[in-house]
Amino acid sequence: MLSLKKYLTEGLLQFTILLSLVGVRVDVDTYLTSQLPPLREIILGPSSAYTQTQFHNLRNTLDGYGIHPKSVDLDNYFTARRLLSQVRALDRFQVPTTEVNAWLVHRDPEGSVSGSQPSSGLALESSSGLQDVTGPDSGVRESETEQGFGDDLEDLGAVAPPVSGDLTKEDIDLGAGREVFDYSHRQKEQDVDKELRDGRGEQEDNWAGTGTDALAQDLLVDGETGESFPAQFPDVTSLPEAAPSENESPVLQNSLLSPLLTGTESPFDLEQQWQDLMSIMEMQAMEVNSSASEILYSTPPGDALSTNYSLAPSTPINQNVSLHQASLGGCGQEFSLFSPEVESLPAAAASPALLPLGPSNSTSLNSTFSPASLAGLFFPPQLNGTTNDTAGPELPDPLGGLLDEAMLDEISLMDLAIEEGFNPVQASQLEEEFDSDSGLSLDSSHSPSSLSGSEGSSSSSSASTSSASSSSSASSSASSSFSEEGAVGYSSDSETLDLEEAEGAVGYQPEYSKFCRMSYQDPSQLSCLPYLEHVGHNHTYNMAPSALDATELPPGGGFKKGGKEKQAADFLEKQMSRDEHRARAMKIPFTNDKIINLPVEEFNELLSKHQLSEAQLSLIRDIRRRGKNKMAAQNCRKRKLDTILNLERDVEDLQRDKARLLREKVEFLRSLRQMKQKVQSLYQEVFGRLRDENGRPYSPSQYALQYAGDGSVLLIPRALADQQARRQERKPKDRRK
DNA sequence: AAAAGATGTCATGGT
DNA sequence: AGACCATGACATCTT
Repeated sequence: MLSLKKYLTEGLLQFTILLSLVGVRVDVDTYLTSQLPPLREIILGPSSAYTQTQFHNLRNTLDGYGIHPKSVDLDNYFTARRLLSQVRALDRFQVPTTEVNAWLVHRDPEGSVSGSQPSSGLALESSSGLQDVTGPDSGVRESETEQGFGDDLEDLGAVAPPVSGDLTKEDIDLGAGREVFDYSHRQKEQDVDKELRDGRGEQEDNWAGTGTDALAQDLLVDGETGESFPAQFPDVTSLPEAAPSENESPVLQNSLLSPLLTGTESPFDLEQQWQDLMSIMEMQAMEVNSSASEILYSTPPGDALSTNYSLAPSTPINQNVSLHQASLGGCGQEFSLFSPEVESLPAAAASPALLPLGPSNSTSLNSTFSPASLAGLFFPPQLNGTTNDTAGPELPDPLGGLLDEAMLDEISLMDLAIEEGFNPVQASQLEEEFDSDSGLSLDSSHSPSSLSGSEGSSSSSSASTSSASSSSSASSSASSSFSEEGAVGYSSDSETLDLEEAEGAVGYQPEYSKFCRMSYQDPSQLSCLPYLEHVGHNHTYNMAPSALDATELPPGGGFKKGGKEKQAADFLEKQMSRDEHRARAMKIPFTNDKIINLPVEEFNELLSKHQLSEAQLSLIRDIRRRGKNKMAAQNCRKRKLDTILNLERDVEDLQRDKARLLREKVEFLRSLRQMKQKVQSLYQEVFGRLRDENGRPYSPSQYALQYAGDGSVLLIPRALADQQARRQERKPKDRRK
């Protein structure tokens, strides 16, 4: 078991690496404080690939790639959390449609503003399209799981490679050892190694002395069938974008001191880059995804707001007309016209977290609209009657919170472009398209986020690195090879993990050769299959069949070895490890496999059964030590590789999440802005229709509308309104501190 | 022939 | 204490 210390240190290290790689500044905290595992697990360790105990459970998996028990629904969950919080932030800005209408209804013809009773209200029923939002964010994972997996898991090991014909001409007989070597000393052993290295052929000639006969027979036997050829595993390689400011009536804009104008202006500057960014994202989505959202939310040509403004002023402004009617005529139209846009908000809510809002949006919009927030909307901080340009401090603003400038700095367009693998050329093309058509597809499940989350990422990865393009196939290959082999340390079930891995496989491409190499030599599995022992799958520590026969079987009759047999023998010779050569040279009477893999008791028992010289015992112990260490080293390397790959995958996941969250954020900001504009237009319209006792309009520089706590809308002096607005502004800031 | 990657080995430290 | 494992560093082999 690993100590807590190890968990912490290693986990922290991994975590640090992840953070530094991803550069995620904001979201990680959320993740960590959530009850979901990924990063926390990296920190705490239990499921980390680094955990040794777990490592042992991965034999049959993609060699542990499935270790990270990443919840399939993690994305959804995070999305839900994010969206939820963002929506809560949005609440403050939702349009108090009902209340505004109420005011309209009860406006006193004499000009005194007294309306206080809620009206039937338009609310947002007209935007029933909100409820049309469908398509929960389910496509992401599915598309990921599509990546083909799990083929040919059984292939490996069954294929005997073509025997290479590079056999030496020499008649090499590897004797069981003449008394050339004194193994009592390790130094001597090393000498042997050198000799072996320098030229097995030549040295082996020397050995041929005593062991020739036995060996010759062995060679015959094995050579006949050819089965004994070490089987090599086949090499697998073999702002204002939608802002209708220009569409707005300048008169209205200038004459009315709408707080919205002032409040929206500066954040939108910042938003500009978000918009650009957003355009890019959505363009990508549009291209790849002929999503239903396009159909659902296809906007009528022309800007909704402009339409609105063209209609609203045209409505006869009659002092005596019922403002309710007016609102029905004007605002009602507005909303029906708006609906495509209004949908944008709930459309974004299509992601799971927001779904609940969908069906009840008309009520929720009203209910969540707090008087305070409205006050914040309606009462600009500045007193001067000039226009937006002089905009003072922003509204207490969700934009302030959402659109953290540092965040913007951090996330450059380039960054995202790279992450998304987005094609600048396509982007520019699509950008025009996007600009001309304001159709919004804010349904995040259809949106680029989900796309980029699956297909997008793979394509991007394939383009940028070599890691992802064939990640699935690579993984499957890797998994097959590993499930076949499995070093001693890796023992467990894990087809399930395989599947999970397949899902999560974003983009790493284990190198086949690496894995195959690592796998084909592993003796531990084969040692469990006695019948395979002599098939000689080149498990290093098994004695070659010839050697086995030489040592364990009494020399049989006098077979004559032919050339082929000799060649086979030579081939086998070359497949033998150094320790096998040593063992044979020392006439060790059992296989290296046994030496290495036998449990201690059995091993000692085995030793006691034989009369062994000190040199032999020493060699055997060394063989056991080296053999075990060799496997340990293999495991260690695998583990290391797994860790790296897992980290790589985690980084990619985080990058994807980050990009997706950014897109969602942009979408929210956009819809937020639209809502603000609508509120503003309503404000202006309402205010513009107000008349005092003399039938003159109120001066926007002197009066403002205030949304009272009881649902009524009051006309109050602007100074007072500003005062209250300032108070509202301070509160949240103080709270932060 | 050199370089890079893969694998083996040793030393060391931990369980 | 001994067996075993993990791993860094180096050696050796392979490509």
